[in-house]
Amino acid sequence: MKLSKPFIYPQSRKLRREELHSVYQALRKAFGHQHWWPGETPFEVIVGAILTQNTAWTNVEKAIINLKENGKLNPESLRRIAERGLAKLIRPAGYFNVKANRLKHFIRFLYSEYQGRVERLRAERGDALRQKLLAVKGIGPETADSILLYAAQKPYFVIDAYTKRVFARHRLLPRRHSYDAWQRLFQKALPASVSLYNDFHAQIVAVGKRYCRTQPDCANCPLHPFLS
DNA sequence: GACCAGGCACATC
DNA sequence: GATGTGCATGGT
Repeated sequence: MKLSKPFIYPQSRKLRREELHSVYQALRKAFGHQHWWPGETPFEVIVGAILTQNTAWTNVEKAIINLKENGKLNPESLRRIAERGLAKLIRPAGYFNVKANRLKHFIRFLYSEYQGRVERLRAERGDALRQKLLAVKGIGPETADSILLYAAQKPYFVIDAYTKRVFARHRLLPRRHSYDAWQRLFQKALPASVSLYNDFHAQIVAVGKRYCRTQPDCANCPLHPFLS
């Protein structure tokens, strides 16, 4: 994941992992429940997870609308459509050639392992499904965990650029730590709850977008109380 | 026109 | 294991 320049909050103390649940409560109070993932079906969530790689969601929405309007937002249609034609439809999401190829890889996987049925994928055990997803070209840890959590309702905490940016600034972990190290930390500190992981990640994105940009607005951030 | 946005694979050291 | 690069659109 691409990260902005490091920024350490001046005179901050180190956030303890035991405080993570309180952090969630503070964010939830500030932003309200986020009702993620923004998608109507598990399949739409999966497609969105691939399309949003390093891309603003507003651009992904345009691509999703194109797919819907052309009747392509289902496994069978994506299996049949030519990669070039798919790339044209998802053009607004950026990296359209790469992402068309990744969607095709996922669809082939969905058919070879689950007969094209998302319900069968969702019925898979979490760890087994995660292993299999990571073996699909174009699905890395964040995309796999987004699919596991938001499409398959399995308790895997999603680590993304916002998670590292927000919590590295609070010195929870150095941002250079691996994806797995960050995920272990959250999953050890929090109960394995799908609803908690779901909304906590969405809250992190909310606070990251609003207060934790390259020029952060720490003074007004709901996490400010955790620094003193 | 520069910078940024809910990554990933691949090459190189 | 760490670091660098290509992939691309649309909003600010």
